[in-house]
Amino acid sequence: MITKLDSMLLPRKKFIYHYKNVRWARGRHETYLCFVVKRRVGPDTLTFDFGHLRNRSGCHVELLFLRYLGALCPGLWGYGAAGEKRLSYSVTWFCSWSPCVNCSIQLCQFLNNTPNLRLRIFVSRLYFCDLEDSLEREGLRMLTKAGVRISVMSYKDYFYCWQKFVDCKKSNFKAWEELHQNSVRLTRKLNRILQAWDLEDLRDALKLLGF
DNA sequence: ATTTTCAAT
Ligand SMILES: [Zn+2]
Repeated sequence: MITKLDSMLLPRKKFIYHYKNVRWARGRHETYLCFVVKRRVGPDTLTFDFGHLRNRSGCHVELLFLRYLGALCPGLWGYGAAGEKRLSYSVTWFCSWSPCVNCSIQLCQFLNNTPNLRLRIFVSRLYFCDLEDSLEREGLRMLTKAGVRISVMSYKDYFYCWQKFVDCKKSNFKAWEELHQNSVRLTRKLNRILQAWDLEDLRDALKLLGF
């Protein structure tokens, strides 16, 4: 089990402030990304590194992560001149916001060129996804088509992040009011964006049809 | 609250 120095971990208050899945997350002006990098060797995965990043000077945190990725994943681009023998990695990230359309496009391009990298995304809140025809919604669909699984964080994900990325001083994660309701609401919204049938939607549809 | 959203000073 890899562990980090306390200084490398997120302070508790900071984690709660930025990851709280409230409907109106005003005035934060920052986005955090907690990541786990695993090496894939056949059917097995080995945790290779983990940590967190924050957006810097006009650069969204997702693109900052892509810049770091070469250093995080030795051999991702292969060893020899022809770039053969690429090593396989899986990355899971937990971001306080879902990606904007620009980041989604760049991520899709990156993943297209890097089939030996698998990406799994959890988000706390949906970024600019209110309008039916928002580009951000389209970006999330593009990512899904590129093979990225995107989910809204639920209690178990906050619980995991708390013990993995936060300087929690052995304290247990304590859910805020509305964590569950907000997570369910956002999950339904994401499901609708990704055009998946949601159980509640199905119930509504059946009721409408008189069943 | 008809609230905001990876700042701009
Ligand atoms: Zn972005």
